Amino acid sequence: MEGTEAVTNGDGDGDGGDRPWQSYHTVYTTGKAGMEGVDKEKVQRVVYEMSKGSKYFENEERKEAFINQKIDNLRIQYAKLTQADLAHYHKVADRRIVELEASRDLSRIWLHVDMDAFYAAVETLSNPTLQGKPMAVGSMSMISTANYEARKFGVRAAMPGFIARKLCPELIFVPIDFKKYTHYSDLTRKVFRMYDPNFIAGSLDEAYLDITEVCKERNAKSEEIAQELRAGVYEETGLTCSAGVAPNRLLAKVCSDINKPNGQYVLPNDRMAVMTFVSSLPIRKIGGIGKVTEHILKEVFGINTCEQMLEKSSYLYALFSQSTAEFFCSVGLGLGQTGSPQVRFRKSISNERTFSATEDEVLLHKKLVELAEMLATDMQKEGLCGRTLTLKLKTASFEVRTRAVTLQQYISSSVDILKHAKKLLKAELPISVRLIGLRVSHFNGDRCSDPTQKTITNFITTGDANRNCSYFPDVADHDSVSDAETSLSIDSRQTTIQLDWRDPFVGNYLSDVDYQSCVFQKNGVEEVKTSSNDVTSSHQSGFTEAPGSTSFQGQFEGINVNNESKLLEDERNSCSQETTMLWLNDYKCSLCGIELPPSFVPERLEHSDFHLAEKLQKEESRIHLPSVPSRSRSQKDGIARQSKSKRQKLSQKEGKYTPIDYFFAKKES
DNA sequence: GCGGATCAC
DNA sequence: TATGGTGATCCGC
Repeated sequence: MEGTEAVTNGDGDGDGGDRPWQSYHTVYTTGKAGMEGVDKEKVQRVVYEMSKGSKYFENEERKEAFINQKIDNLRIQYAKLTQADLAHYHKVADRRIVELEASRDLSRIWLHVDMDAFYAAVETLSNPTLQGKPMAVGSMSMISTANYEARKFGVRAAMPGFIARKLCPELIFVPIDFKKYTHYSDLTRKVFRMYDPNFIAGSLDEAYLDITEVCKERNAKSEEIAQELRAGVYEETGLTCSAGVAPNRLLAKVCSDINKPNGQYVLPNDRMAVMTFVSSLPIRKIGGIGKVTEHILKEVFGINTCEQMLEKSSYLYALFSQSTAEFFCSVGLGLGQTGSPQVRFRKSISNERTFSATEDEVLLHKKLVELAEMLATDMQKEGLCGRTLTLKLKTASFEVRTRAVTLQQYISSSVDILKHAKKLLKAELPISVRLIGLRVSHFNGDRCSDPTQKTITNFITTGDANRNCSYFPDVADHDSVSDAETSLSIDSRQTTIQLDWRDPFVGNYLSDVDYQSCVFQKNGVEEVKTSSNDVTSSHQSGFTEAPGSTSFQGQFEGINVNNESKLLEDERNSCSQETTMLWLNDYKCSLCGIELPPSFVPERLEHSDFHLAEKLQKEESRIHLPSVPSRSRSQKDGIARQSKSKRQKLSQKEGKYTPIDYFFAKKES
């Protein structure tokens, strides 16, 4: 392959020999709990055989070559260091190590809890026949968690299912079900709260607890508290967990892994104990040191254990940034965070989807529309507005690209997201991609919407932000729709039919932005998933627990409102959530059940317009809009008329699909 | 501010 | 047949 000629780095892995699989560095054989008796050589061989020749594999090879290049460069720099250089960095490093040592805090006792094979354990709980059988939660593409029976075969998280099945033909696959895991996670957190009300949730299945106070109050050893907590978790959930106790979070995490599953390990708050512990600890066990960092530190500096970080500290300061070198040294000293962190807010929100690679622009556009809508919905749920939009693409050859814009104003609506996402994507065309993602960051310090605070616009148009018109039966709040709906803020842009659907990226036609689905409003109704395998993995990370996050006051001042239509749109964003007419399983209309395959793009477009027209007609016949400014009222009437005529066309065809040539002929506009 | 990369779960 | 999704951070421009 061009540019990837073997970069011999002398790590003894010899590429071309009779064991080619040894040079394929996967993450699957690094010692994880439950993998002790595994024949790593065999796993490595199977993974290699299954991957060899694939696009994914080729990309991994490119990445590996790139890292080896980097290693070679570092080695050259290393060799070039003069005595004077080294003397200098020796001083720098030593001084810093003394400072770090002085900052050591042995006053706190931290406990890290980690549920054992969490998803798999939950699934076994709800289906006991899985007990004792090798099982994995996930799909043929990706495994999230494997139970311990499966791990004996080398099956593990992040491994694609089809490889896992090769390793273990008996393997049972269970689809992922976040709702279930969230439920059990909540149960565990109830227990955690009793030991530290301010515990830090790392994810659904792990948490950090500062048990200093509990130990003091109850005059108990940390070991006893850990034991009791684990018993409590088991009692509450029927699930086992492991715990690690140490003077800081970094070490506590390492410790929880030591006697996994269903075990615990206590590292006492004693400097010597910590130093001894760290002296033989492989660096890969440290959170933040992954496959690549481990590789570099080993190949360039000969570092394998945390202790060696200190021995090589001068070189680390010479070749890495100060903050990186400092992190490495603190690891060598066994230091870690001991304070309870301040409340942290999320810094970005994103979504991405993988699909079979395509360069079909209509299809790509459709994906973009779906992502923009999902993202806008998520943002509105949290009242977020951001001004940086990032498009992520993964090409058919697994190369990842990101393209970003930072805007003058904050955005949150799907229309705005889509508008800018389209520009970013268009600049990359033509391209064959297998993944598209969107991310919004650079948030407005304030929440964009706060139902309790009336902005000018939602006051004018709705009178009451909590009473949105609802198309779907509102199961959550019966009071809200008892009388005539008070808002009918369907943006004209959302109803526009895109005429030249074969090139969705050429720009905007009748209006600002073309749009493929009609968007209705609802309030308090659980969203409908767009497809069966759609995992809205509402990652329960630390900040979701953050106290005070709900008390954040929304302010309108920060949002740049420049014209009337923007005003309308802000109103729509700030007072309600959106619901789209969805294609269930990407196939079936969520409103009438009619089936239309994804490839029928124009037909679908027409179909969603049909439903919009239907809705508008219904509402027109029974709603009188109070206190709506005349401008927006007339706009809405205009749309209604337009959509109604469309609906008549459709009804002439008795609601059947329109023949495809109709869409070609329709170009007259 | 952007884009690539790494990392964790 | 087939290698995920979300969020954070760091580095070098």
